[in-house]
Amino acid sequence: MEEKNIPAENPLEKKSKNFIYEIIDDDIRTNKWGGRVHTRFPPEPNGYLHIGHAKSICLNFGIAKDYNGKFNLRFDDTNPEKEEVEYVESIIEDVKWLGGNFEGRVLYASDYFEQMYNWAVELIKKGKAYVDDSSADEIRESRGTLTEPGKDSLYRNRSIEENVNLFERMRNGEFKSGKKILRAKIDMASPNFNMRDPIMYRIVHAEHHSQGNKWCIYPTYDWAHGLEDSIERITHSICTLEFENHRPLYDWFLNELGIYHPQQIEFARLNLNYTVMSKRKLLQLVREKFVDDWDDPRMPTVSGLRRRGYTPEAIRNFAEIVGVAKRNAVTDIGLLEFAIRDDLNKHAQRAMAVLKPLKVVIINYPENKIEELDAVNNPEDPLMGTRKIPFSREIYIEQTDFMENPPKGYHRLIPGGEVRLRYAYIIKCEEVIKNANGEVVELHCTFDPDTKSGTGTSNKKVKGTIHWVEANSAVEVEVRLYDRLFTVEEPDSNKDKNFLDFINPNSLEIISNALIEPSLKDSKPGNRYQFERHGYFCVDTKYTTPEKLVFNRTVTLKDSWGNKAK
RNA sequence: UGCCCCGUGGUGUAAUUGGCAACACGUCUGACUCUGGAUCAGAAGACUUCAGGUUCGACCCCUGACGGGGCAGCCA
Repeated sequence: MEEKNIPAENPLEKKSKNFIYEIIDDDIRTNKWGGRVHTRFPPEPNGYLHIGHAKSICLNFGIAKDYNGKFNLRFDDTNPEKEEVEYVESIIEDVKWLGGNFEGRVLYASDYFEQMYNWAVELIKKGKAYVDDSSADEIRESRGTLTEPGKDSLYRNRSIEENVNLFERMRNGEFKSGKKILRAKIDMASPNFNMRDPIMYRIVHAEHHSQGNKWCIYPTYDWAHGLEDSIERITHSICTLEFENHRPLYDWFLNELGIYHPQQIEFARLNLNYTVMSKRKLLQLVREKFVDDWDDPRMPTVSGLRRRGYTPEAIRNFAEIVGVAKRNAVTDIGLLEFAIRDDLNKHAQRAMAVLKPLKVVIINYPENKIEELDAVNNPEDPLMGTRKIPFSREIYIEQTDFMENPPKGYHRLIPGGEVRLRYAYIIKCEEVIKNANGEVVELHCTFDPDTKSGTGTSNKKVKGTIHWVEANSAVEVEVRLYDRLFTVEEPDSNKDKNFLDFINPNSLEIISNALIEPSLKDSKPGNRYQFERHGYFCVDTKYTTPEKLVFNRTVTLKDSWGNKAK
């Protein structure tokens, strides 16, 4: 084995840098943050994480890792009406699973509420914020339109004393939800809507998942987010494109307060074809039972991908492959599939499984004989060793591996034809047994004893090799085959139709009587295998019972024949 | 209609900051193969949205057009 001597390099030098890395490089060059790099992932706990969040986690944690910096997990839990501990817990689990190392710093924006409140009072005292009694409708109307400036609120010029007093009473719960708000006093004529006296606090009498009933006023995203970043001494606050227009406001609050000021940087969120990515739509799929739950293997959620059999390594690699940029794009799901195949090809143990069994009797094989044949566990990795598989007179092969009237180019079993049984012998189809309906139900074959695998005694060449299981020892299992959840590339960008109209009715096929080789009978939930010639499968963590294993198909093998045969 | 952002092979990203467009996926050949997988060798595919300008030279800088996206929650 010959290996090129690759000179040791700084991994950062090698990697083609996205624009965010360029910015950070510059900051380090100019010593903007004293050489520090500190990123964060700030989810709102109002749903499960999906592959788009995974990209963000990989980006943020990846930066911290590459620059020897730090990475925080921080819940942006400023809206008690939508948030739940169930989501908090799942998010922590998912971030950990993906390898995001937050070093135990699970932080909550809600823990900063007192500090935020004090800063708000400071702004009021500076004459930069005021309490507004307008109704939601009035606020909306006075905000103006794309072309017209907004109008100043009637309450815009309240005295500082009155504002301080009212705000304190808001906090004390003297007013009903929605009756008063605190707004920043900026510019109702700004071409940027976000600067038209944005709302800082609203009154919400609701129980918060971690604060309970301590608060009845809650900060809005715009007001809170920069403060959270500032408190945590974040250097680079990375978010998605839709917050671009919010950056002037992010900067305004921090400047007015004169506190530590991180830099907000926006990048394009991940979009994948043949799926939907918004939390709202994913929630709808769950609530309306189009899928099992958030972790249904067809879901693009992190928990769904995990149950499907994806590895964190594959997802991280995928994030690397898709890159980071500012233009919104739709990534082909094929890139994700490549990432998991690439990983599992190297690491998954091979096994034989017959999904749709067809019985084969080898008529010239002794009745009660059982042989133990050697099979390689992973041709990509000799260290994974070998195993024994039983062989006898009766076996099952895949129904699709036999055809009476094959198309040209088909090189599996045909009447009178020969094929190799993987790790066993070459067999010849002598007789086709059919039932009353004319369906093939059994094959009678002969085997050639001189063609045993590994003996090197065979000079026979056959076009095809097929997999099989021995009839007596095979274990019956359930196999779940998944297809894309939607039938069109962009289910949520059709003007006339709802994304639910494009649900793929065949996204799940359950096979309850598949057969696997006996070596897998003690498989544990989460175990991953390649079923030879089929694809990668893992033992389901939800439906597997001591009595019956359930396998999820993670992804098929590439199939150049399937494309041609079509 | 106002403001902001973005336009590079089918897809996602690069281009030493102005020097004749690269990588990955996909596709197609061929080799090899006891997985129609993997691997190996190769190919096709982009006048960098368009039009001007600056320059010896523009994917890169300037101007304009066109196209796409975002913004009028007391959501994030």
